[in-house]
Amino acid sequence: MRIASFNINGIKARLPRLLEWLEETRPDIACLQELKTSDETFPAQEIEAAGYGAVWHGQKGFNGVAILARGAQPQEVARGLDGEPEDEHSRYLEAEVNGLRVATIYLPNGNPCPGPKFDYKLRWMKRLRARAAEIWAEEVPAILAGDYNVIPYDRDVWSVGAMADDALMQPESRSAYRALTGDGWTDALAAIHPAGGVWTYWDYQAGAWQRDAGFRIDHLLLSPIAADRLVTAQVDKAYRGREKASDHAPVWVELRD
DNA sequence: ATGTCATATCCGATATGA
Repeated sequence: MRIASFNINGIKARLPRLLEWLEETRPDIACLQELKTSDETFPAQEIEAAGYGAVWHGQKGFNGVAILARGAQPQEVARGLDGEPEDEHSRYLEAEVNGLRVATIYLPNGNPCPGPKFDYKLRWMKRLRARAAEIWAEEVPAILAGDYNVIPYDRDVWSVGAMADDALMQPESRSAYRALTGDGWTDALAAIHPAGGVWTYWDYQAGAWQRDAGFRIDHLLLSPIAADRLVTAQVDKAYRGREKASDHAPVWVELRD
């Protein structure tokens, strides 16, 4: 089975791109981020017509995440992360699909740093790690998929110097990400492409796509049972070059049944 | 390169978040 993650940067503006990607690549499960729309305006009918059941956690204007399943209805398990009741950002949704636990994650960007947004990012990462530990304790096959807004290693960015002051690359961000992989979660893209040089995001500005000035921030983290079934992990890079593309490309893993 | 894009607000601009 194939499980994909795609930061679509606005489901309203991106719906034709999303539907053609679903039709052309037929992922079994698709985790979406940055819906930028409310629960009421989520295009559930169009997605159902494409053959996908869905759960979603929307928000007006920004954030928003969803889990799509081909020919199945995901069963919601959790909405949002514990630990900060006043946090109303729609950034985390967890569901069960055919025996697989799936989380869709839109981790805070954290810029500018230092500052309150960066502090929020680090607190959010701590809360995510706590939730990941709870899932771990259930010993179920699980995948934590999404836009982590973290460049894990220097080999995951086209220019270390250009991004040195960015929240995505700060030692605190990296250390919080490595705490997750240190807990035993497998970064699937990194496992399949250990040499690096694989990007999932290219900025709209300054001709970043044309210069291949990108980096890797969309990650698929696998629990041990899921990691044992890992066949391959790839980026649907060509979708970044289409008309009216998102600034992220879809990423996916293939797991043995 | 202060470079692009999507969304919201009150209808053509500016603000926000990325």
